[in-house]
Amino acid sequence: MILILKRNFYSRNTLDVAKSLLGQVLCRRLDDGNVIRGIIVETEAYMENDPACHAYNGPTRRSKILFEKPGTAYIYFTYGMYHMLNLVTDKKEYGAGVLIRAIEPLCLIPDTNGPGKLCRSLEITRDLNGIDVTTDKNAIWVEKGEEIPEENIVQTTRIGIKHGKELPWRFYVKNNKWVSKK
DNA sequence: TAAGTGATTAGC
DNA sequence: CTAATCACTTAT
Repeated sequence: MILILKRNFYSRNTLDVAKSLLGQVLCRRLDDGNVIRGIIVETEAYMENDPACHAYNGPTRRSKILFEKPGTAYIYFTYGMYHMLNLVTDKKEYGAGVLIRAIEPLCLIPDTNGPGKLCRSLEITRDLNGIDVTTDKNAIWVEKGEEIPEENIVQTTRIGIKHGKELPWRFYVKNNKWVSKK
């Protein structure tokens, strides 16, 4: 019995969502119809009162998606080369989301141990920005996976940001080889 | 440790 | 309009 995570999963505090996304299964239906899956093993939380968050200074043309209803995909392009996949959390009109940083592939897909590589492998681009991830009718959704035991979850500081370095809002699965390298 | 790459944003 | 920045990756 496959269960798709519904909106109530995302309609919670962003830190809770970031933590409980570990172990869940990210699914992507490619244009050719094939579905690829991977277990989420690394996440980071970003919220409105956080200087590292795109929503920090209120909605802009790019960040307005973060203020959408929870369970929406926020995908942006950065460094001229890479896309980043986030899932919008909390509540509508509050700008927050979770960055999916790494997955453990459940099929033959390479290079998913980093947010940019993950989007490249899963062919995730800005075309998918703003889609609803609570239904498998769309190109991205998340299925219920196996729960990660509390003792296998590591909480630490986020990677690659200038502000908010001290905030321990990154979560990953201990000893998982697909977690990104610092 | 530095370069590559181009959209986005704040500030004129 | 322009310049600075950037939730990254790869190769030195």
